[in-house]
Order: sequence, then structure tokens, then C-alpha cells
Amino acid sequence: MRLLLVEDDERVAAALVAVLGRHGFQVRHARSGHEALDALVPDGNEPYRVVLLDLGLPDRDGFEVCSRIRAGSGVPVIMVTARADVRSRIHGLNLGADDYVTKPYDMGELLARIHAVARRGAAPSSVPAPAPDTVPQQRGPLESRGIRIDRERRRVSVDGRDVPLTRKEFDLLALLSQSPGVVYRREQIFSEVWRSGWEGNGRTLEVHIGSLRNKLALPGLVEAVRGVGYRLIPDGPSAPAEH
Amino acid sequence: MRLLLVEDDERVAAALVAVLGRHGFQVRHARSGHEALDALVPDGNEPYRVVLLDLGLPDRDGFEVCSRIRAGSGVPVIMVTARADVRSRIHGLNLGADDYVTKPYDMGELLARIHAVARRGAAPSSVPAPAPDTVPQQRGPLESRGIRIDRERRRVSVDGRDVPLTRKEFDLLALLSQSPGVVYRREQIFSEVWRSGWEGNGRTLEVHIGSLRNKLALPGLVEAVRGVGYRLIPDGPSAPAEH
DNA sequence: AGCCGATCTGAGCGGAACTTGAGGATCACG
DNA sequence: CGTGATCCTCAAGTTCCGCTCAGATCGGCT
Repeated sequence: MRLLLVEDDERVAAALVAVLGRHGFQVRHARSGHEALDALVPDGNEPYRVVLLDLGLPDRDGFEVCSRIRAGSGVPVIMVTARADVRSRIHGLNLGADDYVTKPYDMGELLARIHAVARRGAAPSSVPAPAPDTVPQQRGPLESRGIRIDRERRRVSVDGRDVPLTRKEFDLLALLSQSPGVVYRREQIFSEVWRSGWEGNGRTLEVHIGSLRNKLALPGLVEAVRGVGYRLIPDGPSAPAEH
Repeated sequence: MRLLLVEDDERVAAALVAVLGRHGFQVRHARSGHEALDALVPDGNEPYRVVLLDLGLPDRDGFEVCSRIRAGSGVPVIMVTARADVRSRIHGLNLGADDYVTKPYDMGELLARIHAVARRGAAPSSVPAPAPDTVPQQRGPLESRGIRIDRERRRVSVDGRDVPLTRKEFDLLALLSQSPGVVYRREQIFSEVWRSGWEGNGRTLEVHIGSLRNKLALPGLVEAVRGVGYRLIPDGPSAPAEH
């Protein structure tokens, strides 16, 4: 059974490869997200049954790698990370991870979880051939429509103008901008931007969306999807053709 | 989306039913393993997408219920229990559970995990009745007849043209397109697209089908099956038999 | 404590989405 | 063919949901 291990720490990787090997896995070790994505393109070989995604500290990248993997393949992903906070867990799972394991973990349990997702199997290799135009996944500062998002500095600028945002406004924008075009449902937004388990009682979300909108001053950027949630309209002509 | 909750504590169950209901699940509550197994035998209704298995202290029984469920059905199971020790975790996962969550848990995380296993979907049930409808579950964008359904973005396009749909219209199309050719019965449609088992009194369903049809402008795509429900006519020349 | 910005809540508005009802079309079956 | 059941269309209601504004509350800072 082939397994793809994504791990940037050589020593951890070596240990894992050894253990997994002893348990019957044929492990391919990728040192970076980029290498992992390369390894996942179908090459006629037996496909990977599981991806073990363990990016050390730059977890932001880990999340991104996860959603990119998910965008291009149906292979099950287990995120393994030191970030144990609930927000990160939820975020990882919502991004498409099948399981989320925090360090330190028990090796036996990890093995059991690997088997669990492996036996559940890959989704119908999501898009066999045709997926030309999909996945404009965002990396680094989002640069579209003149918007620049600096996640580390928590800074946003539009056409060079610096736009000061409050915490919630920024988190909201950061979340939505992760995958421009995809609809984030209300519950998902609440669970990721607010403390989890919190049910938005009043008009909280709408108000923040509102203020985000007029601070950015980019009409049509943040679109409400009635009864579902919100999304960002990506660059191009989204063709707001009416019925 | 139907969900089976197995929980022997009434109060815990009530709370969970409430929360899950608010998050769009149609929850059936089973008080015992026996009841759960009963509930799982196929009865023509929409099948359960996830089982939440939460047997309080008599965990021994919990394990047994899990493996019995697994023996008879491919439905994903999440074990929720107070037993946090590694041995139990491993045991549960090896018995066929898809995830193992220990109390106390974060509600948001539980929801995320439910969604994770639900989107991975049921494995072909090992034992039960002849699975005639091999349900070619659609994962990536559906591409057939020039119609493209992007569930993440909630976008539908026909021959490249973007077709804006309302919520019900989209949900309807998304449901029917899950298994093109298979007839969805009215009650089934109502229980999936509308909340809670509510028998559509008026001509609601027909109206929505109607507007879906002329928005898509693909004559013959959505077919009514008299007295039963609706279905999508798949690509091929399934029956050019004119009369 | 007192200030000030950020966040939350509630009411009202407007419009999109949904529902309902009636009449006409179509189908299955005798 | 005739008839009843079922489905489709159209044009009202009616509900629901997102937007805005204004005031209340929270929380960090001096």
C-alpha cells in the first residue's frame, strides 16, 4: 500500500518511514508541499492510498497544501501538526482533510487512523482528466482586483491604499479569500472566525460583512449567497447575468 | 442530510439533536444499539449519511454495536465516548469506526468531523440487499450534456454559459445529479432539499422543477416519473424511442 | 476609573425566494 | 374515446433573509 508522507523535518521523516515501512506501507517522502503535489499527479504507478501531511511550523502553508491536494485529487489526507487549537482543527477539516491528528500522538493510534481513512478509500478520483480551468488557488498575498492581503502582517491594501481593518473584518476577508469563488456557509464562517460552537444570534455576521464591504469599496467583491453564506468574486467577468 | 444518533442519555441526546438540527441534519435518535441496528436496515427511505455512536459507560457494548453496524452496512461511523485511552481509540478504529472523538469535545470540531466523514461518503455496503443502484456518487464538477455543476461554488453552467440558480433550484439539481437516471421519490426529495420531514402541500415541487427546467433550457433533461418523482436523463441516447 | 474603538443586538425595510391556488395540458387506463 | 389522476404554468400572496442604522455592551489602554 503506497503512502505519501509530507514532512520537512528529516529526522521525523526518517523515523516515520521506518515505522510505516515495518507496517507494510511503501512510503514516498516529500519534503515540501510542492514536491507532494508533484508526486500526486497520476503517472501510471499505483496511486497513493493516503497522504500524511505534516508540515512543521509554517502551518499556514500546510493548510494551503491540503486544499491544493484536495482540489486536484480525491486521495484521503491526514493532517498531522503541532497546532492543537480547535480553530486550526476545524479549519483543517473544513479544507478537506479527512482526519486531523495533533502532536504528540501515539504511533499505534496514527496507524489505526491511517487504516481507517485508507479503507474508506479515495473518492472517485475526483477529476480524471478534465479539470483545466479549475482551482485558481491563492498563494501568498492575494493579488486580485488590486487587493493585497498580507496574512502575516494582517495588512490589506487596495490599489496601494492601505485599508485598516478590524480583527473580525480581516479574519473574514482572509477566510473568504482562501478560495475565491467558493461559497462559505454561515456555520462554517462562524466556526472559523468566531469561537467554535457559537451560534450567531443577531445580525452579527451581516454587520461585519457590511463594514468590510464599504471599507474595501469594491462593489460586488463580497457576494451574499442567499440562504447559504458568502463568497468572494474572483477577478474575472463573473457574468452577473440575470435570469 | 440524515444522521443517526446513538445515545443512551436523554439529556445529552436532546442537546445534540437540537444543535445538529440547527446545522441542517435530520436526526434520528436511537436509545440503544439494538434500536440503532433496526434503524439501519434499508427501508426505501433516504439512507443515513453518518452514524454518531455515543454509548455512555458500557463501552464494551459500544464496540460491539460498532462492529455490528460495520458488518451490515457501509455507513460511516463516528465513535464518541469518554474513554480516552489509546487502547480504546485503537480498538474502536480497528473495529471499523471512521473517527473516534473523546469527551469532552468541541461542538464545532465534532461538526467538522461529521462533515469530513460524510463527504467521504459511505462505502458500498458489504452485506445488505442487492445494491442495484451503484450510485456513481458525483464528487468533482459534474460534466454531462454540457452541464457543469460546481458544488463548492454553487455554480451551474450550460455550454459555458453561467446559469444563476436559486437555492432550491440548485439543491434540487445537485440532488438529482448525484445519480443521473435514478428516480428520486417525492418524499425523498423533500427530506433532502427541504428541512425536516414535511410533506409539500401545494405544487411547490413542481414549480421549482419548472423554473429549474427553463433556466437550464435543456428539454428532456429533468424527467417526471408519474406518481413517483423525478430524475435526470443521463447523457447517452438512453431511449431515443419516440412514439 | 474613564475613554474609545470594536463587537454585538434589535427593529425596520426591501426585495428575492418560496408557496399556494386555479385552470389547462397530458398521461394511464379502461 | 372518456375519465380521473397527475403534472405543468401562471399569477398572485406570503415568508424569509440580508442590509442598514442606531444604540448597547464589551474590552483594551492610559
